[in-house]
Amino acid sequence: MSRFSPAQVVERTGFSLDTLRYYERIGLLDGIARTPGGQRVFSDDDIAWLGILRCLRDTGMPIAQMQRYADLCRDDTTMAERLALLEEHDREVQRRIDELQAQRVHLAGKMDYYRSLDTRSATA
Amino acid sequence: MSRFSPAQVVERTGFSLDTLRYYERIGLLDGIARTPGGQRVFSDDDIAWLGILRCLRDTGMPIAQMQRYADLCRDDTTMAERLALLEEHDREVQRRIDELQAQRVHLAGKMDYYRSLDTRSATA
DNA sequence: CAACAGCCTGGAGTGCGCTCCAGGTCAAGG
DNA sequence: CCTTGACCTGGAGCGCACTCCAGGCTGTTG
Repeated sequence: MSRFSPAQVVERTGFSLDTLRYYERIGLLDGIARTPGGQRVFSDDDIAWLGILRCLRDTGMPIAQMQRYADLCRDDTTMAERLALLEEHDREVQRRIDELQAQRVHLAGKMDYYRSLDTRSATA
Repeated sequence: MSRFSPAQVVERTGFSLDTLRYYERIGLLDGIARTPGGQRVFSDDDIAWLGILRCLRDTGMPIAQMQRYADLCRDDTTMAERLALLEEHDREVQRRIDELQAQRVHLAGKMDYYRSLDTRSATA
């Protein structure tokens, strides 16, 4: 059970210190320990939770939904709801991937067009 | 060479009227025809260009980069630069897809965990 | 030719997710 | 001890990409 200073957490999670404070303020982080003087001390569990937040954030989950998930995680009778939330989010991510891939096809067409012009001028 | 009213363009492109006006204001749209009274009239070419903007926007290109691309498209000696811009963007999109797919693996692990708990309670 | 939906402009406002700031406190090294 | 860099709080500010608004003109329809 290691303990981490704010600076160490910044380094490990990639979140800025301001973002960590912001997340605590809005309830995404909760029960973060403090030194007698009031400075934050993060545990392994906190780091792990931040990893989950990063995964959700990086897959485009809005803050409001992360708050909903965080709330569910404070009540241990909500496993089914947490699963449902993650499943819905996962479908959302898959839709996003599909859309990006579909649009890449259009990009490829456009690029081919420019390459065909390039070839002409290069061989002229 | 059809001509479209703003409302028709909204329907065909999915951009809101305000967004179309905004895009014109910031130079993403340019040379849009007007009636004698000053109302916009869109051509097939305009619709096609809006399709390109939608593709770029939906793949996450920032407005500033779309402006750069729009500028390049006003100068017909910039094919190589346009291609380079699109290629860089395409790599960006591919990176985004890769990241989403990597994070989906984590999501899947988390969901499996919740499902394993669910099974226990369902069979109890 | 009157009505009325649609469109115009410039500019202000919105929502999201941070990010920065002022003014102070804390804690580890010398 | 004393310094000094890390950290604290509450609150304001920012960048992005729109979105909305007031007040007024347009143009098709009956």
